[in-house]
Amino acid sequence: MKDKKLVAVERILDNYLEMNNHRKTPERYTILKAIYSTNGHFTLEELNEKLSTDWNFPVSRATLYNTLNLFLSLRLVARHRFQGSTKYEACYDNNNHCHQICTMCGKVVEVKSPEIDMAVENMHLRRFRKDGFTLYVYGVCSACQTLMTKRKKKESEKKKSNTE
Amino acid sequence: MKDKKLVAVERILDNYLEMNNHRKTPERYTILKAIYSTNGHFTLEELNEKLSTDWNFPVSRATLYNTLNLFLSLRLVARHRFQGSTKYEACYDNNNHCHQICTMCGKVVEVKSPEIDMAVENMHLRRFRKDGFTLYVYGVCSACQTLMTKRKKKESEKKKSNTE
DNA sequence: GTCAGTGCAAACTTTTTGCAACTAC
DNA sequence: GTAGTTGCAAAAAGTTTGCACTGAC
Repeated sequence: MKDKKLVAVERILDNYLEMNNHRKTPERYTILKAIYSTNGHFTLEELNEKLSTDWNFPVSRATLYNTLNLFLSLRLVARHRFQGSTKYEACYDNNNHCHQICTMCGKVVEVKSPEIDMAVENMHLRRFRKDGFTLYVYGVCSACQTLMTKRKKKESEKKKSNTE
Repeated sequence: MKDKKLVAVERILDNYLEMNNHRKTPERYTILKAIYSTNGHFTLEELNEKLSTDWNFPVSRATLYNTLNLFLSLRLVARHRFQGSTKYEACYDNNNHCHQICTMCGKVVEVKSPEIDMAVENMHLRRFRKDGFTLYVYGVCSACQTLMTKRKKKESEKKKSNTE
């Protein structure tokens, strides 16, 4: 399964590099492999780490940025600029991303929603060819909700004792 | 119309500052006023500029960052981390944002879509209180589409003459 | 052999932090 | 007066750029 996907994205990369007379460097293919053997989000730093330790293939930061930007334009990876940190993820076969983000603790959860996929699909944009989308739903997760109610309770008790 | 909105957001700020024993500094209110007299997206830099020239009220960058983060958590402004630059916008009364982004030229257009609003409204997220959302639809704008077709045409002609 | 691509370091941009001075309460 | 805020400068984090060297073609 996974191999099939890797083969497919490698073919896309092959094709692009050949078409544009760019070089098939080991860096590009190793980075692509490393990305597609990762599940979920990762930071540039984490990818760098992984390449060094797991793949025994250290590359420079500049190369990582270059290569990620290349993959970004080929839509082989997606980039999300979250609060404080930029994260990437493999996104071949899946250009649609829904995330729920807790505005209290910053926790990010990826969710699937065929309804949203459909709604964006049907969304009418004038003179614009849609390729994919990212949806961020902001709110408060259950953990933070309980935390908030607890804190409020404490505060009101404190206020009560102050006025007594 | 606009005054009404400003009054409303000032009340939210008032309330928050009083509740949490934070100071009602001129900076905070002037920055809020400046933001709510701006239409559409703006960068921190632009806001800084505006405060200095239009409002004759220069503040330090650190204060701007602090204040914007405060407003962010109060949901009085929204932040978008676009390719290369971070943009803010006033968002009281409107926590839902849809943007179409051209992946070729980076052009960003804000769009309204009651259908999407509805779809996200109806989206079921387990144990999560939704407060608002941001949707980014990626694709290619008409200008870039025509540019691409022109370029492809040129390339194929070039290839043709090469093989001749 | 050539030139795109890489590594490295430096530059640059953006954001955060530490601290003294200030001021709203 | 006190503690939250600001301004300034320095630091930290994130990203881009210039240049010499390397290696894919």
